[in-house]
Amino acid sequence: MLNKSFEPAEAEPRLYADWEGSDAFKPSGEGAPYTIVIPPPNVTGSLHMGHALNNTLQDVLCRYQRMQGRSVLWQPGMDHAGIATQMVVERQLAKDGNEDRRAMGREAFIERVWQWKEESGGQILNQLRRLGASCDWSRTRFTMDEGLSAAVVKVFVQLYEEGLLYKDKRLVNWDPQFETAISDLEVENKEVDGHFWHFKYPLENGETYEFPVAFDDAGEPTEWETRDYISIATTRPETMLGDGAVAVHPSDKRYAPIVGKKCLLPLADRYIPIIADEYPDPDFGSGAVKITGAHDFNDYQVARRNDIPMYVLMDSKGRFVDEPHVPEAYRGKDRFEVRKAVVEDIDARGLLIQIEDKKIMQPFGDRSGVVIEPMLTDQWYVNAEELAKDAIAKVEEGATRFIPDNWSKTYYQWMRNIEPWCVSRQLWWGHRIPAWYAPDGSVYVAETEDAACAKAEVDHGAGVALTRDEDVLDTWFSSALWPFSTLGWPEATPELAKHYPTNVLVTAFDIIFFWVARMMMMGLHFMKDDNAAAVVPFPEVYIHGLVVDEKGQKMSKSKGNGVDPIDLIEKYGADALRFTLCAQAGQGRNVRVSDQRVEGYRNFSTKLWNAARFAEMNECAAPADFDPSSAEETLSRWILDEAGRCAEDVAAGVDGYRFNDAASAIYRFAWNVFCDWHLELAKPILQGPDGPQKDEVRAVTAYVLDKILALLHPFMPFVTEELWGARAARAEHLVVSAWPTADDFVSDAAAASEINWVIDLVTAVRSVRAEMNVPAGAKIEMVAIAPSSETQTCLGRHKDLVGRLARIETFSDAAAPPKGAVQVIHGEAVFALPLAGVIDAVAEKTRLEKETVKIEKEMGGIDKKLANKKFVERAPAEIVAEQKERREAYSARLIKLKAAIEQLADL
RNA sequence: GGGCGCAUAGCUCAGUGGUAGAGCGCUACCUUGACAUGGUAGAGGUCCGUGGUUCGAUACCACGUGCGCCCACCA
Repeated sequence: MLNKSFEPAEAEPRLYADWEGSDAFKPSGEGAPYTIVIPPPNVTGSLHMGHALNNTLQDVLCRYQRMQGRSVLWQPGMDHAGIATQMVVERQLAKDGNEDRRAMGREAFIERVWQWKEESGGQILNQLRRLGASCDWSRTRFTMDEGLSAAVVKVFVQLYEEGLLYKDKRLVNWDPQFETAISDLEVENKEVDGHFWHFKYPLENGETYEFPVAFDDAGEPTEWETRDYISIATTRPETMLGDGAVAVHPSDKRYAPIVGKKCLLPLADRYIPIIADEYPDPDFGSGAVKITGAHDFNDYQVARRNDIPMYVLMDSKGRFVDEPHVPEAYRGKDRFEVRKAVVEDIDARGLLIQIEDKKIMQPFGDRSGVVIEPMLTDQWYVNAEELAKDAIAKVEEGATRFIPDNWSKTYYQWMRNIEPWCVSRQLWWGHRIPAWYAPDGSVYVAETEDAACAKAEVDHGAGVALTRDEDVLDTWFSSALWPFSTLGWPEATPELAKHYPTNVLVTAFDIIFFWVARMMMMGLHFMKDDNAAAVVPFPEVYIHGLVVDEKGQKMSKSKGNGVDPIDLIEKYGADALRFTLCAQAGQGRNVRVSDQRVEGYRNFSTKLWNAARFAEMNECAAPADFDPSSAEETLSRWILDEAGRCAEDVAAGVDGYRFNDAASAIYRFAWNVFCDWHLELAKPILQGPDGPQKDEVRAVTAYVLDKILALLHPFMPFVTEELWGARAARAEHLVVSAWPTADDFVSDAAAASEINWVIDLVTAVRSVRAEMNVPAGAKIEMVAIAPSSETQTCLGRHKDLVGRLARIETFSDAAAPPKGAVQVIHGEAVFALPLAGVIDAVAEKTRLEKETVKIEKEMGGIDKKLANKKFVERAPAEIVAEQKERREAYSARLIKLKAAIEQLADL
């Protein structure tokens, strides 16, 4: 006996343990493999709504494919998340009053991180279980695992040997808080209120030139002033100390007289050249740009092509260095302190022209939140431009397809303008770069120290002492290998052979660049088929939206509007949360989460539960070998027909990644067709005398309910599994049972139209009753007016149903409607409801006239069309015919309406 | 500066070259033997604007307006 309601808190852990215990999530059987690799959550992470959406969708796909008989592997795992994890552990050390990582030393610190990982890392995997994720947990991988680390080393070495990975000294985005380089993608450019400081750089030897200050309409100068300086402007005054030149555009006549001369770099008291370069925009600012090669990406380019010296101003923490080119007063000070001091000192020398308020785009580290400083350092780079070629081509060819397709444009745009990928990080937690240096600085890249040694000895003789590169790799370097490293590569494992390439990647658009693009590059470069052709890691990439709050605002920690999925699971159950996410996962749309919505879908699962209780108390059970095509009752054939269409819609939705369509198809069928109509229509039979008719309806009801459980299972795995198990003794869990196919249903248009006739009649009568304020409980009489033989037959067969659902006490026939009766026009049939004494003639007349007006308006529109020669000539014949049919139907109804109104006049 | 997306009922969103839909909310009625986490009925829409294509446009195209997002080195 089913309980009064479903208790997710009790049932979910039990059901999940059952699934795992029965190895339901392991790939099995002879079916074609179906593989998804999970976007590995950070080991430091906890489940947020984005994860909930992402993993629910993957789970829907996996459960659906598993039921289709595929050998499904949903490969789980976690990312070591270099910066994030190091930060967490460092904070913890500080909090506990321990010595910091530098004091501890590298080895002890890393050991500490591992310890942290074992104790508190990866709680997100348990949270994914609570969500119902059907990952094969026995295969859980971690990017710092031995196997995955081996893959990283192999890839690094091979890319190096192929010349696709190299060490270079160039400007890099430097995070002064974490004291590491980061890649372009880890920089967030934000608009902030800043200033534009205009300085004078005096010309050498007191030289002067005539600078135009007023122009006529033709743009010719009309007024000049004599200047002994060049005016520059900057948003970062402190960097002036590193200026190597001032540049102007070669076409800029204003500065032509002084190009090639020198000006004084104030404060630094150096003379720097005034050069001509294409870079400055004469129309912006003063048209003259200070060139700080070591601290600005544009200036770096200018400095390089003009051979301008670059002065490194800051250390790894953003403090000014103790070097001769930095005036003593600024040494050791923080960059923002220096900024303030520089402005004051320039002003004190009378060289500050003005300070403008200005919105500026400023780069911030995405993890640290501090202002990023361009720094000139040695780093390792991947030649992404080269690797991107094939990755672009494969998408162009359609070997990998984005869904929705417009994301391919985003992908192309980035890939076609890709910059070298800085992969080294000055951190300790991560894959240490497999490069060793000889005392003279020459570098040896190899998979092991021994191999590096062997190489070095060729150049340096035996016994050369090597030191290993201190740096680790970008976290995304190992993530890029995820689709094949998790399957065992570089070993030739059976899993790799079976499950690579994967079938689809499911992710949000915010990591297309970070992850999708890089997996494409690495996958194509390292994974080849038997003919040595590159294999894409996934033929499809489904990009879903972001989860936003009920107001459409992006959920974020800083806004504090985040909703914890675990809270919702505890409040409403995992099924309700999952269904909410699926029902809103329309392509190209964000998903809004609100309690109200989740509550609504919790109600849906309750509804289903109660339908099952109803089935149970009516002893509905389907024989194991039940053959739907053997069903004879019209009601049976109708619901089997409806169920078949629902099954098609759900499958089409999931196949097409239209999760919202799939969810609404099953929702509508289960609630609005099965519960609202089938169960109601079945009641008279189920509660009537025993016999073959009742047996069949019981069997069909149970059978269709089971199909609903199956169709709903990918979306609401828990409640469906619970009901599946509770309703009958079964050989297997629902999670591994078969997905319903067309053969499981019948297609019967005649049955469909007959039952729909009944449904429409009941609805029409109810509507009239409500409008006429007939008390809901009142039983009334219904008179069929001159019924056709079809009407007689149909009504005759379903009198019980109509009587029960429309509350009709007695049925009769008459040639003409009795006086004072309300008329229900239903297709070609007219029914009268004699409500004498109850009827409000005026209200009834109003009701009928309202519809008359509506129909006349519709007919007017159709007539206009049909009178249009062009329409009749050019519109497709079936459209014209359709319009004529509609007109006839309206016309017939109108006649009946008018007759009914006429009849009221007698009252 | 480039690129992408969105605009349909009070709200959140489906949708289709010919007849406008759902959920929630709202209104009225209903404790009917599965379910009040429910049932029945109902109100509610210039489908952003303008122009074009078409016999016909909410849908296709162009422009405009408004909103959102991503990328980008204007010092």
